[in-house]
Amino acid sequence: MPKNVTIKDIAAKAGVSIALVSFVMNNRIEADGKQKYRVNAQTRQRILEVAKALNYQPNAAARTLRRGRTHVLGVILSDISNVFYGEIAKQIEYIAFQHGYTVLFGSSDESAQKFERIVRSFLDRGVEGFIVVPCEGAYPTLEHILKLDIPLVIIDRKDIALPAPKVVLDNDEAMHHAVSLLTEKGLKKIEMVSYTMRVSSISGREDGFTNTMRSLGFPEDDIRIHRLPFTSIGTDTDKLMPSIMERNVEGLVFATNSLAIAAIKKLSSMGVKIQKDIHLVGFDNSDVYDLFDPPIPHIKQPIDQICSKAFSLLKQLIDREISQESKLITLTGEVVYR
Amino acid sequence: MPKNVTIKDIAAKAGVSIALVSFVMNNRIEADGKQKYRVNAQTRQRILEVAKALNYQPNAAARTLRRGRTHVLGVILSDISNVFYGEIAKQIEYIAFQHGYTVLFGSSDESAQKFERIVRSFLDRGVEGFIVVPCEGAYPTLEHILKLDIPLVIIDRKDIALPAPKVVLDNDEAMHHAVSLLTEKGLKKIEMVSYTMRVSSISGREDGFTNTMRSLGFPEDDIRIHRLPFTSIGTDTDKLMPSIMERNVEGLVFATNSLAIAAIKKLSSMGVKIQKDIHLVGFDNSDVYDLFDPPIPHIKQPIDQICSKAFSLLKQLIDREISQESKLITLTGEVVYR
DNA sequence: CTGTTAGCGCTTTCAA
DNA sequence: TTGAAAGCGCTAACAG
Repeated sequence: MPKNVTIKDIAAKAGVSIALVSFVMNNRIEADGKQKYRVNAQTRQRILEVAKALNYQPNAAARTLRRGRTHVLGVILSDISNVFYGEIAKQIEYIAFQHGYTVLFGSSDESAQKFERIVRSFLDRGVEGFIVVPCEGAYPTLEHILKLDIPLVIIDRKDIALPAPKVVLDNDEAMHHAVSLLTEKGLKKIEMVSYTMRVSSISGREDGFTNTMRSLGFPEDDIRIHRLPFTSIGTDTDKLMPSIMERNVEGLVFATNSLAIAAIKKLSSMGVKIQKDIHLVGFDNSDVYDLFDPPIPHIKQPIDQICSKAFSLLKQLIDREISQESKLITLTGEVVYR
Repeated sequence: MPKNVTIKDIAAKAGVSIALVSFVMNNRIEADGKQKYRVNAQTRQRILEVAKALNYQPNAAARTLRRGRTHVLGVILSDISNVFYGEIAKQIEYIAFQHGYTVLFGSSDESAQKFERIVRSFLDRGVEGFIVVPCEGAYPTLEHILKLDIPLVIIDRKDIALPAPKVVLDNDEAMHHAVSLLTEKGLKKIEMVSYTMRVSSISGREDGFTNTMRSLGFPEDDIRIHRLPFTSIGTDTDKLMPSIMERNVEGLVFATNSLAIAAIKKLSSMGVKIQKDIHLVGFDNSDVYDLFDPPIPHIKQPIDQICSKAFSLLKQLIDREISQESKLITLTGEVVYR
């Protein structure tokens, strides 16, 4: 059991003080191009060699304790197993790594209780900042984070009235595109499938739908939105789709990919010819969109931008370059029809 | 900027020594039901109250430094954005959390270089053990982990000849089921789509296919496996599927869900009637399987068992209850036809 | 039952 | 250019 080598071991073997070893290991270059610590080139060389020979691995805990910085970030998403959030996770991890941060991930699965549990455990781990997709009921927990003076950036949703930057999609415009895709085909009977969940991404898309329909002159009674509970969309779409077909709905837009997938499964099993008997527009990507002719178009969110913007805001917050205040960054989606 | 409260603050406010605070905060119950430290009930009560009032949060770094244990695990999968590995990640996280461990995740994307990069960064973070899906070329990195005397459990693949427990699927039996599903329908011309990648999960499934076909009396020349590179399955299936249909192949089994999805997309776009013109059997789950009539059956791996077994092995390794040695745990898959 | 104290490995100030 | 030493917050051995 070869106990871990420390700077002490290196110092002993190189015949120098531990301070010097530390200086060499932290030989950071300042902004002005000068090194922070000046060490004799040969001494440095020797220390570096010994460190490599001993396979030195700095102790993160000790450094953290001393510096008071963990370089750990917490990211809480709605559901990691959804490709959209999976992509977000991957991107954030990638960017964070390049900046020397480790990321802890959590899935709230839209449960406020789970959300709180995750925050608590991340706090235990000393995360320096959070990037979160707040679920319903997350307000008190987020307030707590802010009270602890821990940097917080919100993504995907903007309904939390707290002094935190929010990076969101222009859902209004996105739904305008989605609906237009159908009206341009000359479709008259267009409806929307959404969640009962009251979070801004969802209600924003609903508003976008309503606004667009109105501006296109659809009478108020023809603007219909079907809202299903997050936890039971399978059984609910199974009930909803037959009635949709009976009423001869011609076009359907969805608030999320999960809703679209559930609906597509049911419609297929009913023998409906998708993109013929009824035209669909999805939200976010999914493999199933490509199985139809023509493929089901969808609204693609600018994941790269969301992640890079969210990270840079969080980093600035951590570095105290900006202060924790409400600020809305709205990004634009894009229609994808293959 | 209210600096973090420490046991010192609590001790001061409660009028006791820091040691006592520490005892109370660590009031662990021993196996024999007795508490490790006996503290006056009232004192304990008071300390607990002060701690709560001050909103005390133990400093993980200090504890780690002192105890020499991080309670952090590293999990490296092939590709987190694949639902199968996404499920694995979720499960392991869940189990680990219940045992007081934090999990760091990484995606190798089947690149040995990336795999090594992740291991290095996890090592920096002081992970106490690894659960990994080794990609091609991961051998030296895993050897390194073992040389560092860090517990390692391998899942999904068993080709690494290293003293580590391996939790894998009985691929032979799984493919036997898959092929039987097609032969029982009376199909005669059955082929397999696989990866060029030489990892045991893949080659095990190929062997299972070959063995089954042989035992069913298929002549050697009719046992065909098409191998595509991991990084270009989209374009490759686009080329492969037309030739498959031209040769009137009746049944196709896949080594993974990604391969199945790619093939299904292409076949659909070709206007092929899936489950009619050609019958498919997938591996692992996907939303797209359900869009056909009948739904495409698939081999479902026992994700719960894989994760709980892998975790408990790792925990025993960490606790030195077992020693690091080669051991193969083979679990059984299940056929799903909805 | 409670307090004192010596570090865990590292960074950083201060002095040499 | 180098070294000595304090101390980050916590645990645990030891003494009382």
